[in-house]
Amino acid sequence: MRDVKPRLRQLEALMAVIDNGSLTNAASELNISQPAVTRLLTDLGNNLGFSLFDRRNGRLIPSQETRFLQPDIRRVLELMQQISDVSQELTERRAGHLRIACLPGFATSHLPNVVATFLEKRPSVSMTIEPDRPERILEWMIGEQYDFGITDDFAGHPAVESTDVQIRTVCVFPQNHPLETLDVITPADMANENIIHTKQNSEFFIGLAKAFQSAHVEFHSRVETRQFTAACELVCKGTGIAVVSALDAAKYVNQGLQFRPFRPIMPHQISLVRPITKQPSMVALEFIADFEQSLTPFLA
Amino acid sequence: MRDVKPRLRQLEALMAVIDNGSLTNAASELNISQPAVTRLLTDLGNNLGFSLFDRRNGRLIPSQETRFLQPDIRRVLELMQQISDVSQELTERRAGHLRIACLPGFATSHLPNVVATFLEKRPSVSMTIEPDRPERILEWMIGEQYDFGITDDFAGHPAVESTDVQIRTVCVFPQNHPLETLDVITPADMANENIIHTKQNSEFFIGLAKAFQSAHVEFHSRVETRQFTAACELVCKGTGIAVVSALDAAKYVNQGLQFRPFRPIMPHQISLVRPITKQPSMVALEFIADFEQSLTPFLA
DNA sequence: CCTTAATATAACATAATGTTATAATAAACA
DNA sequence: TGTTTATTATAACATTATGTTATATTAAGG
Repeated sequence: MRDVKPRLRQLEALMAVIDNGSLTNAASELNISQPAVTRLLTDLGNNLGFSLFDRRNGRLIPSQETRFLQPDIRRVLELMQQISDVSQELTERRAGHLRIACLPGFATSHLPNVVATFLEKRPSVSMTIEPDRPERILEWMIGEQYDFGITDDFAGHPAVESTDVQIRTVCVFPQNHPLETLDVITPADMANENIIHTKQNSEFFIGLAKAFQSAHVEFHSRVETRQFTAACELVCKGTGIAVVSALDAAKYVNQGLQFRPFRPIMPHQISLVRPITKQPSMVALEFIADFEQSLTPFLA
Repeated sequence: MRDVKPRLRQLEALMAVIDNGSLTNAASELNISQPAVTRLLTDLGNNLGFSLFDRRNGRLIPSQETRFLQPDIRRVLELMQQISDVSQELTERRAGHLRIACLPGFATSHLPNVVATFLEKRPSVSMTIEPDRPERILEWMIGEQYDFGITDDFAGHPAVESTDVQIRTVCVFPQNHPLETLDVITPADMANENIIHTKQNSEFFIGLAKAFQSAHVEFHSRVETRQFTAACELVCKGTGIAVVSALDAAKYVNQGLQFRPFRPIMPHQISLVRPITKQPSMVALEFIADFEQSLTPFLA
């Protein structure tokens, strides 16, 4: 076939002669015989249509045309090496891009620590993190727009693969609160408190309300909010007390918030989701495994 | 040989599949058979160590690893095409870089017009123009640091190839000067004028002085300067009159300077020089030819 | 169930790259 | 000035990469 474009091996040979000063040295550098280098360069010169070298004292000196092309040729060879290097990194899950959708609370609580740790040892990995409502997260999974999702109240979907995780919850209250004296908090202990809680149609709230009802304790609703992190903020400000997931509570301990185990055990179920029809990248699989592992200390 | 780097043809095949949506279409695009594309990609996948494609409905969808590499691969293919294109331009003398050394006067008189015209039709050609003294220009030629030199008072050198050009000279004087009434100016006409002239050890000055001596006319030296352009500036300012090369005079006509032919004919010899030991680029040869041609209207 | 589309495999052909042997050219050295 | 060394070029052959035709396999569409 007649193709006017030079071949990579030819450019490698050319650069080797430029860098090493002679055909003989270039051959040594490339681990091929000297006539092979001569052949490659003869073919290349004929292909390009100009003399690659001048002849000086029986040796080859790069022509000015060759020097003019040199930066581009070097760039090509560097890019090829980079493709090779990045491929190796991809195989070793040290390169790639992940797109993660999560509940807003996760973007500012547990997830950043896991991401930072993961990226620390993987300079060639990058991520997009998009917080949004569970409805939107589901849309993105179905539309294959994200590699991984962290959501709750997920009832399942044929196009979405999910892993449910039961996160331990705790009762949170402001520092120097009388509840500090208790080792475990029950609905009875919360009888005279203002309660900050999640949306009343959420699975978690329904369970919590039942726990109070079973204990014959009045539930004093003060603030309804979607995110555990918002609840924690309000608790810090003395608006009331709340039952939230342990990994949200952990973030606020140094901000004037205290917590104790809550009884009955009320796990908050989150779902780790992935589009069934989208083949995950190797690095995505590794991150998802790491993320699941990171939840271990918070399991119910 | 075991080489982990991918081959160019393989990357071309990969990009063709990404761009065209199927192996079958890629084969058509590359003008090869479909099994050839399959072979290239199978080899590439084995080489890189990860799956290039996912399989969806019996068709191939680029994997996320492939998508991650895509910008680099595209860049390599673009660069290869660019090398091919630039090579073509080099062959057609439409690309390259020239380094020109010239007498200071040339950098602001005749040369810029020639350069501008030359570059107008050659967007991929670039130049370095360095004005300096004849001694330095000679050094640069001997040291092969410049492709081309425009100098004078060049007595020859074994390492320097030169072409001598006799440039017509003219007598220049300010506008509204009595000499305006003459068609030709002789030393006799300049008897009562202040003369601005070149260095007294220059060939040109020696010749001019002899012309005055032969005519038995006193030479009123007022200013000695190296450059014809500086002489022209002084003439414009009424400091005196001068005999200078026609191509310098031409530049000052619109600045209040007038000129007339001088007799006896006193050509100013310039030398177009080039390092003998440095092979000129194709574009350099073309420029030198153009430059010589551009002097035709100014030949003695 | 048949047809069409797309991909994979096998066997063979061609082109590109590589080897060994040796010739040609030029510089260095005695 | 002749010999030795260094460097490049050429020839003949070998290996690898790429390409072909023929055909099998898989999946979707009608």
